[in-house]
Amino acid sequence: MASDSLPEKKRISESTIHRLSLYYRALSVLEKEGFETVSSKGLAKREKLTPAQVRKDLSFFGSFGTRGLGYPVVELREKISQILGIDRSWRVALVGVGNIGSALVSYKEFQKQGFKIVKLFDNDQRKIGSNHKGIVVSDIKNLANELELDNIEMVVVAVPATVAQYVVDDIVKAGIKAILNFAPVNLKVPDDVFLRNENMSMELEYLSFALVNDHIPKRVR
Amino acid sequence: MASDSLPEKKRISESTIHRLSLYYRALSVLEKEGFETVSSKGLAKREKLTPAQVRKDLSFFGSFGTRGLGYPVVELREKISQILGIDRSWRVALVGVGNIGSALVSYKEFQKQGFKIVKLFDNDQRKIGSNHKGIVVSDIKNLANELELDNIEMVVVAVPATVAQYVVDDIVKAGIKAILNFAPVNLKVPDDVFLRNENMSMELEYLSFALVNDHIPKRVR
DNA sequence: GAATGTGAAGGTTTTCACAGCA
DNA sequence: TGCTGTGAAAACCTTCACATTC
Repeated sequence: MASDSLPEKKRISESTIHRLSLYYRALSVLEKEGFETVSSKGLAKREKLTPAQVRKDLSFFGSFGTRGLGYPVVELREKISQILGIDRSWRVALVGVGNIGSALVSYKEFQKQGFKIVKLFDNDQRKIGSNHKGIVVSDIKNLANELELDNIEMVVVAVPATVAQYVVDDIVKAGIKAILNFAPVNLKVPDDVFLRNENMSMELEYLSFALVNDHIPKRVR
Repeated sequence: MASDSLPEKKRISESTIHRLSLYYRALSVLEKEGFETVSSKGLAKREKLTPAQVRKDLSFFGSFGTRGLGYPVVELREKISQILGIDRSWRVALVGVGNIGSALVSYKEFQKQGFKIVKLFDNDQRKIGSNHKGIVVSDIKNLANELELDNIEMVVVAVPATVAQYVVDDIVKAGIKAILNFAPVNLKVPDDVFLRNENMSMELEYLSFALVNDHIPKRVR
């Protein structure tokens, strides 16, 4: 069995995955509005994309539509939720119950999509033991241990930039493979850990750039 | 003067702008650490990019380096801040003092970069008149009027998805040309208004996808 | 007739590789 | 020698256009 003859795993671009999120959201609305089918044109319009883009994105994962008719709304939403892995719930821990952290605990959108924050950590003695939305804040000292004991699958990091790397090192030690980082710093993780960054200043900076340069982007996304 | 002979405005890609934000951040750190110069290689390493990428990005805006030596840290940081338009401060209003909204009011990173939140709006009578970090919450009824009177230049929208379009319509009426939207909905604005979306679930969904599919992205950004 | 699924074409972005300069 | 700046090549992503199917 020559290893170079194995079917290569399909590489999907980041943009395609992000657009799947948009399709999922649009389909949820369409479902509520009572539509049974939607065309690539209809979907595209809702998210300011092109019909060809929608069809191409979906085609990477299968054939979900009917020629002449379009896509079945409920079925396609379910299919995308499977692809994205949000047809289940995820056990999420949040480290850093400050400004951003406490906002995220109550963020409805996470819960709706199955991301259940079930564990909170902080290093502030005044916060440890306190109750946020029914979850008692644990001491960050026991981070690695408790993440493992509680079968946490993803961790959201919302601590100051100065300590984020230490926190992430602990998280990695606990065997966690998916981390969402809100600290404005580039963190190092091993190759087998998925790390994504949420940089809220970035989009304001983009706006600032656009205003100053009266910018029209090369490609509209 | 034939209009098609005018020098065409350089089109810069979204990714390049986002990377400028990263360079800016890295340079601020380097400056604090006392470095006087940095090579494209050094910068690249800090943000997990390639040296060629760094050089190409910067080359769109000029020649800031010295062959054999690298880039002067302070100068380059200043230059990038000019390009991004963050070498000044921006008057920002925030609509929706809920979960996310109140976190953003205290978000240090915005202030550091010159984005000054100077006005707050909400529709909740219990919140109107209350004080958040020294700013009194105004009634959303007077949104368009007050945005103009207060010379607001950018608006951050952190209201529920169901009302976001109405709010944005008002903001557009006030002549605002830059909007950052946190509501998980696709908003319609005229062509001359810059709208950016911050979708915090998207990155968790990306992580979920990555875990389920053991995903290696086509291109690492 | 209407709309999908998809190779191929067309653009855009990244990477390469090297001339040129300190 | 070391590192930038940049055309050219390579990789990647989007759009086109049409055969195919309902």
